[in-house]
Formats: sequence, structure tokens, C-alpha cells
Amino acid sequence: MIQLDKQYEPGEVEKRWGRFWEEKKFFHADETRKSPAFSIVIPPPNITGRLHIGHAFNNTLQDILARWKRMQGFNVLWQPGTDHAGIATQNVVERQLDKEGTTRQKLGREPFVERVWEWKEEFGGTINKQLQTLGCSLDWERDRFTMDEGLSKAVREVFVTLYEEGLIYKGDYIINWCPRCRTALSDLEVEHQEEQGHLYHLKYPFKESKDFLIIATTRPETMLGDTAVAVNPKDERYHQFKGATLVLPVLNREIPLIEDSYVDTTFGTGALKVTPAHDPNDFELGKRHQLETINIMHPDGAMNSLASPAYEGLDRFECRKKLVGDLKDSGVLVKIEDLSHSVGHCYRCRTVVEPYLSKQWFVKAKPLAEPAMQAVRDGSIKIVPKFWENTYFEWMENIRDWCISRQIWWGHQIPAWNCQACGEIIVVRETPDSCSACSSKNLIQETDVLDTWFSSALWPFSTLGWPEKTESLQCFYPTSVLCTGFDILFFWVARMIMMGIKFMGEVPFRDVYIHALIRDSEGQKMSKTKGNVIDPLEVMEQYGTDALRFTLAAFAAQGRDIKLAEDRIEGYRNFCNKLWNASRFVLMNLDDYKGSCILDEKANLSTADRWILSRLNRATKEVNESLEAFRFNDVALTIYKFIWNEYCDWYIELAKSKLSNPGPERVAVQNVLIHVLDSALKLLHPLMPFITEEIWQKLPQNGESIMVSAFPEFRESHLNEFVEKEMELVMEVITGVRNIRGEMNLNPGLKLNVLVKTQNDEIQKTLQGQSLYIKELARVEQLEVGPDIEKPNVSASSVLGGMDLIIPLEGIMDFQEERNRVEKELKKIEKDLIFLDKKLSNPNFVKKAPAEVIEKDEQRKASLSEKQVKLQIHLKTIEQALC
RNA sequence: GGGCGGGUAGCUCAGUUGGGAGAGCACCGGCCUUACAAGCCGGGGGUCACAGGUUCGAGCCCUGUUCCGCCUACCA
Repeated sequence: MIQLDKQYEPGEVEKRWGRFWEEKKFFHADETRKSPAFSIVIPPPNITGRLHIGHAFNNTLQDILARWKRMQGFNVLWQPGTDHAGIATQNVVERQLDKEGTTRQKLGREPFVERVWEWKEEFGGTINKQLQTLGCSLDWERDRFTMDEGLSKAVREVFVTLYEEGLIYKGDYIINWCPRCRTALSDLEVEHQEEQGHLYHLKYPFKESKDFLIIATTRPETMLGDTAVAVNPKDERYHQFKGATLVLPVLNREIPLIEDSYVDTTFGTGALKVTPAHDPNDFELGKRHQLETINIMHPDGAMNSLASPAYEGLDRFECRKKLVGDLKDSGVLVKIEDLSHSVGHCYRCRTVVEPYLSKQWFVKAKPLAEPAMQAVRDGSIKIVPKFWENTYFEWMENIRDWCISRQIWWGHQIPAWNCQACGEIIVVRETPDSCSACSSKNLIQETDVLDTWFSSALWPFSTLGWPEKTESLQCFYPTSVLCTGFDILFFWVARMIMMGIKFMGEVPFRDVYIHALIRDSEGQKMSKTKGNVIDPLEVMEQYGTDALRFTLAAFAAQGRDIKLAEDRIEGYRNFCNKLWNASRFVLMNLDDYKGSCILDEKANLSTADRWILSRLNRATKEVNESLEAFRFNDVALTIYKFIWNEYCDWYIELAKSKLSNPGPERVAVQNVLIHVLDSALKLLHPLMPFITEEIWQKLPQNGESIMVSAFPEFRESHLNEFVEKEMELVMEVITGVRNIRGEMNLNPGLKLNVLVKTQNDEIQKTLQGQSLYIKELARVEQLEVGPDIEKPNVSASSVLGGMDLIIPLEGIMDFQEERNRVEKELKKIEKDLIFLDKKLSNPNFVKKAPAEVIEKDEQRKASLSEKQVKLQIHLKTIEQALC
């Protein structure tokens, strides 16, 4: 006899089955298998990462899909791996060095990179272990890292090919520069924030006269790099100064007044200071007018010698302060206005980003973006929910070249070599030993590394062995679904599509499922600094992994953000326990059971049996359809309701009476109980893998694991609308009796006699046939059903659809309670009748609404009227008794 | 500046073709009914942000307003 504890204890169970699945290699995907493939690549978490609620959410959804498809018989690959996370990881190790009182510069490049590898070996596996704890069925044998050998080869192949095709180029441009990380950033890596700043108005005198222009700037220190002042050619205010020369204050540099239609006449004074080396617009302007570019800053954000000795060495913000003071003293500063404007910050360290002129590598984006847009347009890739397609197109249409070089050390070093003899740039797959132009052996490799997202963009095929033509690639590319948050739609998803199409000639995935992001209960982004983090590991510890996973699935509606409420987790923990106890009940009643979980189709099934089978099939249908459409919340809700509100609340209760006597009825009920439980566990398994495995292993089945058992399929033959109607009727009577009992404060233990008066033969037959259920579940002593039942004067009564429910209460009747109850109900009926009357007396409604809608309303009106009359009569007798 | 998402019960959220609004938690009343008190039974609670419009009929479709959140953008 199998015994379960009274409460489900997840801790030990989860460890046990996690190990079991691992040992049995159930997560392993075999590319030689014949069955159709289903593949997902994990959004590779950073090796610096620790499992946060976002990971838990993202990976739970993927695991649900993987487990579901696996049970459906697909050859499932869920590809694991981690990302080297260039800047983030470098920062972590740099902080470590800082504690040791040293820096990466002191250490030198190679030893530093060595140090990062050491760090990776020691701590890089954390996130994978945590994903295992979460139950993720990733194929760990295929674990990849964006810097491992194969992926590095892919990166090199892609870089060289793009360079050869002219899609990668190097040049001097204004880029976003983080002075703290001392590297370039792509446009995406800059986070803009609206901040309260100042607009400084400065006087720039003309060389030839005493006149001056007033220009406005938010970054006064950049004036040290000014090489012109620009006005709009249409701006009549400045026509008289055409061709004039100005003298830059402080430095006394002579700079020209130029005309360019870019200048907005309505902003400030309509005169714009031009700093080509420190502003992207000014840079373009400078190119158009062949202006000199003067870079006044060191890479760390301190001013250099070109900023004049007075400011050299000062940090940009100190310089601003000092300069403003000086300008004020010298009368150059006219006024300071408050101005709120958006300021860019480094997405890794929050430092204010500086537009900075430097030599960088870029990917020409337009030619790659075009086919990537086409793929979504023609449906080769489907984005779910669809509204994200707009955002995708919006960005892709305005895409700008991608700055891919980073001045850090941790990452893929750019495969380009500079010939020290002739200046040739050599970009090749294999490290060259001499210059292709002048044969010099004096070559130095480019020191920059690639943007981390460059290697991530190749993830769907690089992980499968590309550029080799591997069997894995053949089998699993294109992948089936990509599941991710919208925060990396541009960073990652769009770039994967571009690279996938370019290098594989085929989209990287068929569906992109974009889920919401998890926020705290205030709707704020969770972050350690705010202290509003829900730690999934703690939640798993406290409530169990299955409860967490189910909660996440239940919250996964297709919106934009999720405010996670902790009490919901508790609620779903209770659901685990409910399932546990239902199973406990079933197993307790299986001592003499010789059968299996397979439904005995020949058995003589009761109405309740056929009802639960019908309901099971509806649930099965819904679960499969919802999973197909990535409606995880519907999946969760459907199973929850089925297990709790139908299987537990009704079927198990209905089953009890039939279980009490040995015989064929008991066997049949045992069979249905176990069959439905088995199916429900399977439906639930993708969401709650651990508890379902634990219970399933105790059922009379001979499979190895629920995770490789067959997922339930919809069977139309098990739908039975007639039986569902019958049971609805039975439930209505039971609920009706309970309602009266509750409302009239009758002792729950008190056995009642119940009369049901009805003219309807079907109802009579059903209630008489199912009277046992009513007696058991409503605690009824005697049930009498018929057309000519006399209603005793002292009785509570309510009118249900097509029948009157009468409960004689001689001696225990509280007339006042009954009057309140009936009056309450009459009020409701009156309200409904007024509404219906209005509707049905509207000629337009009767003329235009579909016949079935009108008929439905008319029937409702008739039955409500009948109910009203009966209740009024009943109320009268109550009132008489009260007098 | 442009775009997107949201405003539904006290709280957190569902609501897939338009036919009188649902769940969980919280609340009220009653129960240790031998699977489960992390439970069972019953109950109360909503002008579906606001204003128009389309329609016989709108939480759902259209227009406008407003509040919250996000993305995007070269007005110094």
C-alpha cells in the first residue's frame, strides 16, 4: 500500500527527480533520430549572472514548451549556453583586482584575460546549476559558451566574410564613449534619461567688429573644441554677418561663421556652436564644411592639452564648473537657463556617455536589415504577440550602422592586423605571418574586441557547429521558437534574424514569442539597488519550484509587464498540496486495484464517470490549443480549474459513494479516478515537472518517467454533452440545497428531506437516476421528485431552472431568515426582468438581432417570470406564518 | 517629437471573433463532512479611466481627453 504524507514537501523530491532525469539523459537531443525536430536556443545568460526572476520566467516558459513537445514525441533540443558578456564580466574582474589594489592596466592584457578565464571557470557555472534547480530540461551535453573554440571560429568567419563583402568597415566617427569603461558603445547600449540640466548662453565676439553672437549650449566645456559657429542661411538676423570670422573665447581661436540648413532658427538664438569632435550632428556639419576636428578629451573623460593648459587634466565635469566660473568672470556668460534634456548613460556602469570621435569598426546595417524585414513581412517569422512587429519594423527601417568595436580586453579580438611597414589592414580567417601587400612580418593585431552582441547574433547556428556542416545543424536549424523578453528585441532578436538569413540563407527561428517583463508590485523594474527583488531561489526554497513555475506561467498573459504578487505564489503552492492530497486519496483507495491507468473502454461507466471524462477532454483540448498559441496563462488556468474545481470538488466527492462497496462499480471508479489523474498529471507536467513525476511514479503504469510519456490528446469520442447537461442539473440541485442550508444557518450535519417539483420528464429521470449523488453531496435523507408534489407550508424553497426545490423544515424553520433570503432573490429577479423587458420591447432589437439571441432572451424572461410568481407565492406563505 | 502597452472587485490580474463581467488573495457567515484547515460549504463586493460615436446591443470596434509605464529620436 502506497502512503503519501499529508503535506507535499518539495525539497527532497525535486533533488531526486532532477538527478533521475539527468542520469537517464532524457534531456539529450539526438540528431540522428527520425522523429520531427523541435528546437529552442536559450537566450544565453551572462556568465556573471545569478538566476533572477526574469531568468526564471523566461526559462520556465521555454521548459514548458520543451517538455510539452517532448511528450508529444518530437525530437526536442533545448540548447543551453552562456554569454561571455564582455563589459559586464570585465567589470566584475576589474572590481576584484581593485580590491587587491591593482588594475588591469598594471596586470597587462594577457594576464588579465587569463584572470577572466579563471574567474569564468570558478563562477561561470552558477547560472547553469540554478537553471537545473529550476528543472530546465536543457541538453547539458551541448553546453556552449560564446567564447569557446567553435563559436570563436564562427565569429571570425562571419567577420571576415562581411569585411570582404564591404559590409564591415573601419573609420573615424563619432560614437558613444563611456569614459569609465573606456570603450565605445553602440547606440543601443546607451540608456537615455531625462535630466534637469542647464542651457548656457555664451557671447562669441566677431574678429572684425565689436559685434557678437550669442550661442547656447548644454555642455559648455565642449566650446574648447569648437571650430565654427553655424546659422541657418534663411535666418535674416545673420545675413549681415555672412562670411565673418569669430573669435572663440578663452582660446582666442578664430573660427568661421558658416551657414547650414540643419540649424534650427527657433532654438536658442539660432546660432549653433560647432564641435565636430564631440557631437554627432556637429560632426556631420563639420564634414559638409571641411571643418577641423579638435578632440579635447582623453579617453577617461579628462581634458587634454588641446583644451588649453588652464583646463588640461580636469575631468569634463570639473572643467565645466571651472570654465563656467571663468566665463562668468570674463563676461562671456550671458545667462543660464534651466533645461530638461535627455542624457545618455552607459548601460553597464551608468556613467554619462560622451559623444567621442574615434576610429571604430562598423557593420553596414541596411543591406542586412532589408531581408530581415522581409522575413517578418512574409510570415517566414511570426512574432507573438503581433503588436511587436510594429516595433520591429520601426527600428529596422531606421536602423543605423552598428558600431562593433570595443576598447576592452575580454571578448573576441578583431581578426584584423595592421602592417607596421606599409599600413595595410589585413582581415583574414587564420592568423597571418606576413603582410599581404608588402610581405613585412611586422604585423600587429587590432587590439579592439567585438561587441558581445556580435557573437550572440550567431547563437542559433554557431551553437550547432557552424561553419561546419554538422548533422545538428541539419537537424535543428532553423530552430522552432525563440522565447525572450522585449528588452533585447533589437540587441539580439533583430540581429539574429539578420545574421541567420545572411549566413544560413534561412531564418533562425519560425516563431518569436515575446513575453512581458517582471516588475515588482509597484510596477518598478526589479533591481538590487532598489531592494525590491523577488529572489526565485528563495521562493523555490520556501514554496517549491513547481509553485514558482506555475505562478510564472499563470502570469504570462500577453501584455507588456507583470507585477508579481507574492501571495499568488502561495496560492499555487496550495494548489500543489491540493493535487498531492487528491492523489493521496486516489492511492489510498487502490489497494485491491489490479488495472492500470489506461481507461477500460468496456467498463460500465456511471454518469459521473462519463462527465469527468468529457470534462477532461475539454481541458485537454484547451491546454493543447493554448500551448500552441503561447497562451501560458490560459494553460495554467485551465488545468487549475480542471483539477481543483472539477476533479477534486466534484468527481472525487461523487466517487466516494461508489468506492465504498467492493464490486465492479468500485473497480470502474478506481479505473476512471486513476486514468483521469494520470492524464491530469501529464497535462500539468510541463508546468510542474517535479510533483507530477513524484506522484506519477506511484501510479500503476509501466513507463520510465512522466516526462517521456505521451501527452494527452483530445478525443472527441469522450465528449458527452448530454452527460454534462445531466451533471449540471445534479450540481444545480446540490448547490441549491447547500445554498439554502448556508443562508438559513442550518447545521451542516443535519440531514434534510428534499422535494423537487418539476413537470419536465428529462429532469425527473435524471434526478431520480442520480439521486444517490444528491443525497451524498447535499446531505439529503430523502429525495422526492415528481410533477404533483405538495409544498408543505413550513418549508424553504427556491426555484431553479424548470424545477422547484422544496425543503420541509417543520420545527426548525426560521421564517425571518427565509423571508430575507427570498426577498433578496426576488429583488435580483425583478432587476433582471426590467432589463429583459426593455430589451425585448425594443422593436429594433426584435427586428435585427439574430433569432437565437432573441429566443434565448425570451426563454430567460419566461423562466424568470415563472420563478418570480412562485417565489411571490412562497413569500406570502412565509409572511402569513410570521403574522 | 514619433510609437507602443496599460487603466476591469479592496489588492494582483484574466476576459481569443461584440450578445447582461471572471479567478486568486483579502473580506463576511458556517464547518475538524475519515484526501487536503495550505482544507470544505455558502455569501457580499465592479458606472469595465472619462467623453463622444458606430450598432438592436460595446469591457471588446472607431474618435477625442486624461493618468501610468515603456521604447525610440541629432534640436544645440
